[in-house]
Amino acid sequence: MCPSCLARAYAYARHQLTGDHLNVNLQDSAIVQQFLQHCSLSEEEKVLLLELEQNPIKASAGDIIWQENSKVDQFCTISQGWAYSFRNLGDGSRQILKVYLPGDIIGMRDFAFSNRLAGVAMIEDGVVSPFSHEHLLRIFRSSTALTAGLFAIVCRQQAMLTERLINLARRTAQQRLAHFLYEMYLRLERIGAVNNGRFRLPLSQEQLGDVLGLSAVHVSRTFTAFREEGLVLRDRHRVALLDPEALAQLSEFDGTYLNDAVPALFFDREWQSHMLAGTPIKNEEMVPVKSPSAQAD
Amino acid sequence: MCPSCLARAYAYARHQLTGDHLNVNLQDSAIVQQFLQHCSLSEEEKVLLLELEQNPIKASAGDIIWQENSKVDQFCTISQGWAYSFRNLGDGSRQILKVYLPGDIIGMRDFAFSNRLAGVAMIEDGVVSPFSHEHLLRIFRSSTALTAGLFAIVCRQQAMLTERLINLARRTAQQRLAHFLYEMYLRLERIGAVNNGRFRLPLSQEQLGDVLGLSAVHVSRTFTAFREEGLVLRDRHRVALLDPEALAQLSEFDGTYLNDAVPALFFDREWQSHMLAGTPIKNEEMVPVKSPSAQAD
DNA sequence: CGCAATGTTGAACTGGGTCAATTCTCGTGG
DNA sequence: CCACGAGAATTGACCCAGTTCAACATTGCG
Repeated sequence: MCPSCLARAYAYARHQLTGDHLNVNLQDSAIVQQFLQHCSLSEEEKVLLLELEQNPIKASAGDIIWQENSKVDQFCTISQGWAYSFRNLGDGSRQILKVYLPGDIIGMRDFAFSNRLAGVAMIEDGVVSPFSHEHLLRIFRSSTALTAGLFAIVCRQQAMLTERLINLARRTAQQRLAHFLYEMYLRLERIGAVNNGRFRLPLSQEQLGDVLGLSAVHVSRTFTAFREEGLVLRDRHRVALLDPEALAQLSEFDGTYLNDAVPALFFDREWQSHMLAGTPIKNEEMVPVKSPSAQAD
Repeated sequence: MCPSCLARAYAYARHQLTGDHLNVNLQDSAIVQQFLQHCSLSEEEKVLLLELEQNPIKASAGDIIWQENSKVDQFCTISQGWAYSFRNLGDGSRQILKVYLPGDIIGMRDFAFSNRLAGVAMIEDGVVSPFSHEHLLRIFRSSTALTAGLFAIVCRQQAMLTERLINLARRTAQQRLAHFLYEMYLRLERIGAVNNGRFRLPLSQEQLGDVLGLSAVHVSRTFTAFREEGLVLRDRHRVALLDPEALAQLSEFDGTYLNDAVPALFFDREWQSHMLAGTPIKNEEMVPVKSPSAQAD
């Protein structure tokens, strides 16, 4: 059983035992896992993170975790199930901004605001753990490593958003769907939820349309096209990517934004204490590149 | 002369005097201004911020500040001129991700990566000040207020990106252009660069197309339509919004993401020291809202 | 002055949307 | 166990916003 499967099994078990707190193996929370992808953590830091998940609660498919424009009082992590954030538009349509999987932190974008910019809803039954603004600030004060880790996570989210933006702005329906499927494939693979290119995708075609900026009708047509081209099979909520690399290529997928590691330097503790000692900081000089012909090509 | 004009005048003057360092009035840097929108700063914190701008260098229109995929070694602030970040796509087209104005910090998204996700280029002549990764980490360690401020700025960027995403995914050409113009109008107003609805917009129509996900041809047509409807006049690089509110309404502009203040609580120093004293943190319970009919409407 | 970049206008094309009819799926209750 | 009904997916016909291509006008700069 791989570590990520273990983590998920553990998360489930922990949910069962109500009232368990921090006397647990600190390795196994989905959040801790997420941070460990970025940096190493002291026990103390793990405790700080685990405290984020002290109040797990169940939520059912379709539940609204919070509404657009509601007051920002807390954030949450998701330890089971899928969720998404969305905005309702004037013409009655809806844009899904991001799909959340277990281990993700939800709502950090709202940190800087007093009202929510987007609602969040459960796609299927699951477990979320709310935590407060104050908790986040406490992390800022307690640990530079965690702060940098949080910062990195937000940056990464921004990168994903950027990628999605380019998709919606510039690419065809086939490319958009291919990109989305491939991204899900990679994200799910990391948490051990892919088997030979096959995985569960609990989104309706209408929801997919809302993710991709397409009509549900055209999502259907695009799946049909993929089936006829032998790229993707789909049955209800299960999909099989027959040729993941072809999808990646079709959609010009650049995995950097998911995989590229944070430069180790920034989490090297020795280096940090060196810095703390007050060694002066020297910026290297930056020389702008003159573009060949006055204007960028 | 308004404070923001003063700040710009100052920035220019400072650029002239090479070699001046921190023995200056700490109020006047564009960055400090930006932070002051979010929180109050101690003198010490202002110094930390001003150090970001120790190495101003000139850059000319069309200069590439850094290329896509180049190594991430530093970030920079922009104190004069406009810039944009962009991605080149496989089909030869290009997406402009964000337009930067004086006072903005450029490239923070790349914090979590070893290679750049996007290039940055100058739209017109200006001044940028590179600073290093290490400097950012030093800020994390030195000041919770600045850290939270940086975090807030990144969150805000994410909010702008989200807004842009919705625009590109869901709205018509007129809405996209109206939204962009109105956003620029607000951002420029804050730095004192708008006069009675009129401002300079140094982007070519091709660049506008790259921002808006439209062809340059259609940008031209859309401007024509706005002129005929008496909404916007444009002459070369100057535009006049004849009825800004009509544009805001047309594009369903929600200014929250630009204006909404960070809840004061998070920058209240007394409260912070209270927290430092170790008062226990209690999460309020969160109750998911059951949607009316099993599924979200 | 002349050339290159930028902007404008028209004509024809097309990807994806909309609407509507039909089928499929599955949960429910008789 | 089956019949029913509601939501989800499919398919076809038609439409339109925005693209592409091409010709032309304007601007500005060396």
